[in-house]
Amino acid sequence: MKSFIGTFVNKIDAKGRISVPAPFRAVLQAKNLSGVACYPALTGPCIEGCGLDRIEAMVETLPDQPIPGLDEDAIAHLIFASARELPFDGGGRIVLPAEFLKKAALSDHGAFVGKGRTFQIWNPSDLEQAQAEMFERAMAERQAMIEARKESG
Amino acid sequence: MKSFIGTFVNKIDAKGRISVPAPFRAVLQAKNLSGVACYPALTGPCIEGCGLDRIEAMVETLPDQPIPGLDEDAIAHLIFASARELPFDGGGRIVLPAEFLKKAALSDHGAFVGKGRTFQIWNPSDLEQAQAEMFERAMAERQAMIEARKESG
DNA sequence: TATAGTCCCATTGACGCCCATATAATCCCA
DNA sequence: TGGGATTATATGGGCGTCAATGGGACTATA
Repeated sequence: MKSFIGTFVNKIDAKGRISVPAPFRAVLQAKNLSGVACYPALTGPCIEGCGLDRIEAMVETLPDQPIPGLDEDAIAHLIFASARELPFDGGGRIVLPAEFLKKAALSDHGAFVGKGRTFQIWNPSDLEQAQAEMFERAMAERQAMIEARKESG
Repeated sequence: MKSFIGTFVNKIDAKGRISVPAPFRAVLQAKNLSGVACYPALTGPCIEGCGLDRIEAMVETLPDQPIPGLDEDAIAHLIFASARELPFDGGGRIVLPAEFLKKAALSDHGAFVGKGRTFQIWNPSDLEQAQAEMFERAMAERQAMIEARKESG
């Protein structure tokens, strides 16, 4: 199973269109999908994307009671509500709806970031900053681990 | 199987008509349905909708003879009693009956919210508020999950 | 005849589809 | 190995179609 790997920065044109990186398209084409499903990430100022199959799989996991739930899975419902199916145009682009542009503070460029089974779309400068912070945190954790080992060992 | 995904806000005109979003119509057309089945949601101030096929599936699950005192049965009958079949007009619109307008506090605009196998129709501002609450709940759940993992791990 | 419901047609504005170009990557053959 | 040819990708722009919406005509019912 191919997965979403790497970071690619592409341009957003006046119509809100952006090319999905060819390697990402290849992942989706392998599943016979001709578009992506996107939704605002719950964890940061970015858009999360995946194949529509992944969303359908989420639907399957919901109880099939004809009697209206009990909204037991708030996250799933939030995702359904805020997700959009974005089909490719002839050139492999998608159109980012206004809500998404706003949510991720996207204007002229968007960075596609592979996350394995999913990917994210970031404002390139926000991404850089977020990654710097992640690096700091990782280094701090590593340092803490070394200290802990020193004590116990 | 396609499912109802995304949120779309459309206008309600003086005749109580509202366009069903094209993506939702596509889901129904795939089942050869030319209308929707709607009923007041039991869980909130909104209208719930689905294909007529789903209502028929509900009928199948009901026992021939209502079992006195069984909640499920009472709920199902409530839904049947208040459900309406709303056919599309030539432009893909439905007419919202007065009871539904009242139940969901609908006036000038209605928000169609995809829920996977079903969808809901909300007053847009009520929806925003309900989603904010749902978001809070989702974040709390998520936090609880993280804590639990920390302990066990 | 009034009122409500249904059907049909018109408008407009957005979106999908298509084609065109440029840059980059790959391949092929000398 | 180098140069040219071919393909693929990323991007720009135009045009036609369809979706969303407004409004009028027709029918049925009381």
